[in-house]
Amino acid sequence: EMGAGREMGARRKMGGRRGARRPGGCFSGIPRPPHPSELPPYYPLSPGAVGQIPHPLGWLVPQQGQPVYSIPPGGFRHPYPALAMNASMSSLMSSRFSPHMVPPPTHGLHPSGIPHPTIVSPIVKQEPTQPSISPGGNSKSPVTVKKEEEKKPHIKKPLNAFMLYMKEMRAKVVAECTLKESAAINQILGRRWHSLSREEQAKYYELARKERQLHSQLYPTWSARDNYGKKKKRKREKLAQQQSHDTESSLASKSKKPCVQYLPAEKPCDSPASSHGSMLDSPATPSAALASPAAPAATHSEQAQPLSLTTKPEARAQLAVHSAAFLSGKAAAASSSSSSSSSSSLGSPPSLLSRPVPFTSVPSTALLASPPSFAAAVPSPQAALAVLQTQPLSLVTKPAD
DNA sequence: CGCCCTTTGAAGTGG
DNA sequence: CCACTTCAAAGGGCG
Repeated sequence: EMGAGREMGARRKMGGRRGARRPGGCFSGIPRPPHPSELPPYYPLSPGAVGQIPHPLGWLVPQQGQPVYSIPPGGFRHPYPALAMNASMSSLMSSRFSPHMVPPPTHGLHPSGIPHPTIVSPIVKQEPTQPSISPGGNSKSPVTVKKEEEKKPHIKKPLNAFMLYMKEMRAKVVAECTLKESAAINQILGRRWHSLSREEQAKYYELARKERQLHSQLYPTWSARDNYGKKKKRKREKLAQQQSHDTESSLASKSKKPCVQYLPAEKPCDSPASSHGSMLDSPATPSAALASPAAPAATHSEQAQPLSLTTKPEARAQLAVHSAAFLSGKAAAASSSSSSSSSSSLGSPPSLLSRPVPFTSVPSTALLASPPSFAAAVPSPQAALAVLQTQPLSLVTKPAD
């Protein structure tokens, strides 16, 4: 029914302030942060800035006129090649990278001609200072608009935390099991994601935030809306169903996302999204979430979800096994070496810094509302064990050969 | 050949 | 504000 974003009133002008909403309460009012000066404190975006994360933003390190494309096993692509040449970016990084590392401005196209992951088009992205920012508003003639649209490269959405995580971990997961179907792999990744510690997730949230920042600097005028209707997704029917289902639950809890109150053992893995409301928004502080081992929601995600998806039986089996195996590892780590993350967190309450801050600069108020409930962070060994008990390891995973 | 599936998160629109 | 939708990646499956 009408599909909210589909037509979108043929690119309406955001009806005034529509869509100006920023979840994180960062740049309210403007679609994209126009001036770097308004951005929250810069992040070096250095490869090491995020700890162990190897590459996600490896492109930031240009070398001899060429960005370094740190390509992970799975093939990690360079997000913003052109970026390295951007003046604003260089200012962004200058404090961190020696001059010689910053290649001379090449005006867009990367010398190597490496395709831009976020730009799917032969045409290289235009400078942020593109015509669209024409003074006096955008009173472009239809023709102009059309023309622009024609040549306008497809700038992709910046990856969110989970997407970044997937990119990094996919290859590993694929290697660990015989599964290949992305749908199945993604399920595993989804559960793994939930099993990550707060700190672990935080890395990706921060990374994602940087990506967004970067993206907004590179493409100040870009809007996610630009990509609407380019993918022809029409699972609306299905979504409608799921949503109606959700609605039922939410009706009970009044607009709160259905909390994870499913049976420990079985739960038709049908409402992945529900994992959100796990903590309601009570935790308020990450430390609180941490401090309360109770955080039941924390464990649900990795539990023995039957995976009653459309996934094939074999796939499901593997998924289950894989999860169990993974959890067993987690459990083992937790019990034996008392996982550094959780122990350290518990021992010394993580400062807000370690918090997964999913959004950009976050005022104190936003902290309380922080969506990505990290309740689901600290996995409980018990849960893992439970899984193990429920699903004995019949390891389908590949031999480590 | 091209959409579907599947995941989470961000961001868009409409009410 | 809330609800809902789309799109990011990815790659086998499938019509």
